[in-house]
Amino acid sequence: MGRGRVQLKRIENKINRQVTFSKRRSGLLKKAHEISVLCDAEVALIVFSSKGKLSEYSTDSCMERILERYERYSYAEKQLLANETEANISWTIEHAKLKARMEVLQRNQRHFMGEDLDSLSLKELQSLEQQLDSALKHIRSRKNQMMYESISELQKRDKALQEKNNLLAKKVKEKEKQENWEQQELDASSALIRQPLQSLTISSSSHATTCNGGEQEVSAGHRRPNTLLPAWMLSQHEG
Amino acid sequence: MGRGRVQLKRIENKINRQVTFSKRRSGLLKKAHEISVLCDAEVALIVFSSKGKLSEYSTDSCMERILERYERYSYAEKQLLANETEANISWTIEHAKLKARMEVLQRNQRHFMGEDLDSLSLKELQSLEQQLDSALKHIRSRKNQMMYESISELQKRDKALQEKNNLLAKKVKEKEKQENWEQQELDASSALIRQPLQSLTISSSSHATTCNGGEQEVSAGHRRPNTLLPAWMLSQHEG
DNA sequence: AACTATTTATAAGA
DNA sequence: TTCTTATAAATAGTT
Repeated sequence: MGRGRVQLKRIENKINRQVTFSKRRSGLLKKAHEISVLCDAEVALIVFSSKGKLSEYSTDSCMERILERYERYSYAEKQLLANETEANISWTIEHAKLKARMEVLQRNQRHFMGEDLDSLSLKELQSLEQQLDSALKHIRSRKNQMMYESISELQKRDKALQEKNNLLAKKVKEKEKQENWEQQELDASSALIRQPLQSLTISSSSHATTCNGGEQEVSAGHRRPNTLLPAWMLSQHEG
Repeated sequence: MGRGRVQLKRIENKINRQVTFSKRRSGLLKKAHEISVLCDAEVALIVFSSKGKLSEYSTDSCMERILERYERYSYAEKQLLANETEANISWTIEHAKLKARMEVLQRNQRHFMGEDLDSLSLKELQSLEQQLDSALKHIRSRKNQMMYESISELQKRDKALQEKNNLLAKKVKEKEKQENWEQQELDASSALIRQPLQSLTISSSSHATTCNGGEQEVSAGHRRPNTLLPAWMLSQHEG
């Protein structure tokens, strides 16, 4: 590949050799990377120039891991010491990355909270303003939605409770009537003994829910204080 | 190099990948050998196929020697990292902490951008809204401040320029007068030859800045286009 | 460090 | 796998 054919022997001209080395090295590294990516292969390439300069390529920048694998594969020796070293390298790197990313996030966060603004250009301020403005719109819309939802839920609950109350009130009235009849009969049959019927003369509305005979508990008592609160009143991190 | 261009990404078709691997592997080995011979370099190449099959090339078939050389070469680096091995345990912890904190920050950031709001309670939404509202106020106030500052700076500049212009206009007028006198004298002495004085009859205002003889350049020409722009017009990351 | 005429490598097809 | 072939890439020699 080039203007002339090349013989497979050491290039004697020093300059020429150096130039060719440089060109071919980059080609070789490129091809190593390509086969690694294209074919899902694990490649380790180490090149020492005639001057002793090192160039290297390794899939995922994990030279040590690949060399270990090689050693294991071909000789099954070494490996113990290097194992830790390799873990360290990737760790150090990841740690540094995390930290850097962290700092960016923290800086952003400060900006989002309206702090540290002096370090921003007007352009950046403008963009920040727009972002926050849009975020606020989202937040307010979401808030509204939640409030509407809980209002309608409350209204539903309210309606259901009222209906139940009416029903219970009716029942109580009927019972009162019935008992009154029974009482009258009793009075009629033995007019001498009289007992006050206090437990049934209480106004039905204030305690109606304690007469709950249905399958669903509707009590607003102290054991389950949150039953009547809409979900959004409770922070998710409090449960 | 083939019938179609190829993208640098894993070849999904398994057969295809296998074939390409085989071809490229031989190409890579060949090139490794070539650079080794042509340029007198020491090369070690290790390739594991996705199936785990090993291929290797090394100058003079001395893989171990080259790997040792490599290890020696990067020994200094390794020692540094080995030092940290002891601190490994505390690192693990710190790393975990970092990651956790990171996640919190990221979550917050999303909230600050009005995303992921469904996971928030109404309480939290409310607090978020207040925070953003207050941040926006700060940001807008800072923006205003910057704009006012640059406006007043511009006004100052404007004033200075006008003064300079006036001065220059005066000078030009004086010169005109002087030259007219000289001309008249000339006319008087030799009334036959007359030349139009076009170069001095140009209106002084429109070209005032080109007659700059002071120590500071005031030209808004193309060589220094930002001289007249206030600082905030240039993003801090563009310099 | 670019350019470009050639050689090489190789993707797709058989 | 291997061969063929059209085409993309690499690069030797040159500026």
